[in-house]
Amino acid sequence: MRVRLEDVARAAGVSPKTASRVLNDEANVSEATRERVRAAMEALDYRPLPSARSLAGSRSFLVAMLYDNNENPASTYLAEIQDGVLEACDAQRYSMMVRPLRARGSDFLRRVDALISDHHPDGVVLTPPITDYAPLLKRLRERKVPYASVSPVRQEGAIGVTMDERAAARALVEHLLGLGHRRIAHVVGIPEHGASQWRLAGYRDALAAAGLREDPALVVQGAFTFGSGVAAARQLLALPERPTAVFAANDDMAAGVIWVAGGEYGLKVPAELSVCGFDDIPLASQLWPALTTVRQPSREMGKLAAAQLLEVLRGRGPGRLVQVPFALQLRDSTGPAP
Amino acid sequence: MRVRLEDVARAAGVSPKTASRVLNDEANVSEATRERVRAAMEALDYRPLPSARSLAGSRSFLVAMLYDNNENPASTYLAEIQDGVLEACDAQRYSMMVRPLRARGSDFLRRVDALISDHHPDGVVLTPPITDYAPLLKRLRERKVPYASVSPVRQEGAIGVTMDERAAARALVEHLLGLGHRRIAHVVGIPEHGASQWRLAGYRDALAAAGLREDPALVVQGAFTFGSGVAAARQLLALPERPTAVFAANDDMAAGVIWVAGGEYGLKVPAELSVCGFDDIPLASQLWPALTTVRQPSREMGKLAAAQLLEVLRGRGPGRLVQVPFALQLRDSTGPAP
DNA sequence: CAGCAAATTGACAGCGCTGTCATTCCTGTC
DNA sequence: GACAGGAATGACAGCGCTGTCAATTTGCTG
Repeated sequence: MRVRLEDVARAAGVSPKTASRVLNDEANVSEATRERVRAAMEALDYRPLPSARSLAGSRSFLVAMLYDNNENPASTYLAEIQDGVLEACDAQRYSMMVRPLRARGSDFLRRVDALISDHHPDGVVLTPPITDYAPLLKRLRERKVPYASVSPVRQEGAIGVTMDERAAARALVEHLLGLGHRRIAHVVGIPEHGASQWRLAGYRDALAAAGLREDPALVVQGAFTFGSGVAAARQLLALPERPTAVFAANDDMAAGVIWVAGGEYGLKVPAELSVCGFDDIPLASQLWPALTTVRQPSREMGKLAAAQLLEVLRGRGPGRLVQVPFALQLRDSTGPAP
Repeated sequence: MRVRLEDVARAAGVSPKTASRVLNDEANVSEATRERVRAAMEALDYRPLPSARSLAGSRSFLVAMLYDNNENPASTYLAEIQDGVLEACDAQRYSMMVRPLRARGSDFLRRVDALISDHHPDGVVLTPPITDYAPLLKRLRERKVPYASVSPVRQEGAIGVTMDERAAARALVEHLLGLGHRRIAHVVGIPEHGASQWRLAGYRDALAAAGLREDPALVVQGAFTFGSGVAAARQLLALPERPTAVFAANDDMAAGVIWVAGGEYGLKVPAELSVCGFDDIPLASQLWPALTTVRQPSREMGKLAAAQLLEVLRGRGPGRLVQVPFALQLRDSTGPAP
C-alpha cells in the first residue's frame, strides 16, 4: 500500500496536520518536531500525492512554460531553456508542462484561458518572443497567474532573467574593430524580437564609439534562419564595396553567411571575410572555421527564470530580474581585416 | 465559483454519478441522457478538475515523454516529436510531461522510479535511443506503466510508430545508382541507434541488388553531428579513388560533407560530388544546394505514437505499431555521376 | 509564581470526483 | 400478464491532503 501522510504522522507521533506543516515548510513547528517528522518521511520513503495536495489546497504544484512555435519551429534555443526550467522545477518537486502557442493565431488568448482552466498552473514561464505580448500579460494578471520571463524586452518590474545582449553585441563588434575592420555589416533578426533590437543597438554603440558612421547598405534584414543568412550574405557580398566583416544576429544566420562566402564567392573565412554570430549553438563550435560568437547560457537562463518564479510561488519574496554574464567565444571565423 | 460536476448533473436532471459516466464515455447511459448531460456541460462551460479525478479514480490523465538528453543535446528531432505527442495528448485532454534521462547515468532507473512515484503517469512515450533499453522496459512492465515507442528497434509486439527506414535508405541509394554513381560512400550514425543500423542496411540492400560489392573504405563512422560529417568527409575525399556520391545517415552530417567538399576541396555539388542525407530537417531545404534527403515526419510520428498509447490507456484496444510512409525529397545536391 | 501573549499542536470537515453496490426501469418471453 | 434478465440510474462513502479554528503548551513579565 501507498504511504500516506497519516502514516508519517503516526510514526513521528504527531497529528497529520503537523506533518503537513512540515511537508510544506510552514512556520510554527518546533525544530525538534520538524526533525522527527522529516526523519519519518525519509524512513518511510514518503511521497506526497500531488492530486490530493492540489485538491485540498489551493496550489497545483504545476508550472507551465509558454512558447511560440510559430516563428520558432523546434529551435534548440527553446529546448535548452526547457531543460533548465525543468531542472529548477524538479528540484522543488514542482511539475512542468509545456504549451506551444501561436502569437499570430486568433485563438491565442482562448488557448491561454484553456490552459489555466484545465490545468491551473501556479505560475508560468514566458520565453521570447512572447515575453512582451501585452494581451497575454494582461490576461495572466487578471487571472492572477504569476509569471517570470526569459529575456523580456521591457525590464522595469519584470521578474525572470536577462543577459546584457546590447553590451555583448557591442563587445563583439569592438572585437572586429580591434582586428582592423571598418566596413562591418550586420544581419538583423526578426524585428519584433527584443534580441534583434538589442543586438542592433550594440552594433551601433560600437560603431558610434569608434567614430564610424553607419552605412545603411551594410545593415540587412534577416529572420534568424540559416536560409535568411544565405539571402543576406548574397545581398552583402554583391555590394560594390563589400564588407570585410559580418556580424549576424544569431549563429544560424552566421552559418548561412559563411556557407555563401565560401561556396558561392570562394572567399576564405576569416582571411578574406570575418564572420561572427550570437548564441553559441552546438553547431557553432563544429563549423569550419569554428564560429566566433557570444555564449548565451540558455539552459542556465531557463533555470534561473524558473527559480525566480518559484520564489514567488513559495511566498519567499517578490521575485527579481537576475542578469547573467555573457562570454565572448573568440574562435576561428574572425581575423585581421584584409 | 467553479462549475462542478454536481452543477452539471443538476442542470441535466441526473445524479452526479451519471454525469460522471458521460464525462468518462462509459457504457450504460441512454443516448438521450448522454445528450442532455453533454449539453449541460457545454452550456455551463464545465471543466473537470484533474486533481479531483485522479484522487478519486485510478487514473492521472498524465502521459510522460522520456528522452535521452545525453547523446541528443537539444535536438530539433526530439522537439518535433514532443510537439506531436503534445498535440495528441491535448486532443484527449491528457496532460503531458517531459523527462530527460541519461541512459549512461547510474541513477537512470532511480529517476524512472521517481517519475512514477511522484507523478503517476498513466503511460509513457519512449523516444530513440531509449526505446530498447531493456532495464527500462522491464521496470515499466513491473510497475505496470504502459508505453509506446517512436521507432523502436525490436518491433515484435511493440506499440507505437515506425517508418521503414531501411527501405527509404535503399530507395535513396537507388536514386544515386540511377544517376550513374557506382562509388557511393556511406557515413554511419551512432551505432547504438536503430536508425544507424537500418540506414546502413538499406545502403547495403541497394548495392547488393545492383550487383555491386561494398568497398569497406567507403563506409565511415560518424556520430550524427555536423562536425562528425566534416571529419568523415575529410576521410572520404582524401581517398586515392574517391567516391562520386555520399549518403550520410542524417542531414547534419550531410551538411558537414557538403561543407568540406565545397570549402576545402573546391568540389562543386552536385556536379563533382553528389550528397544526400536523411530526416529532412529545416536546414536541409535552406542549404545551398538544397539537400536531397528522406522526409521523416517526426511531428506526425510523435502524434501517432501518443495516439496509440492513448488507445491503450482508454481501454480502446491493445495498441498497434503503425507505420508511416517515407517520401524522398529529391533536391539539388544530387546529380548525374561525373 | 500568577497571568498573559505568543508559539505550537490537533480535531474535523471537506476539496470534486469516482468506485461499489443497490435500486429502478425496461425489454422480451411463454 | 407475470417474470427473468439486462440496461440505466442513483446513494453513499472515501481518495489523501489542507484550511479553519479551537485547544494546549511555552515563554515571558513583574
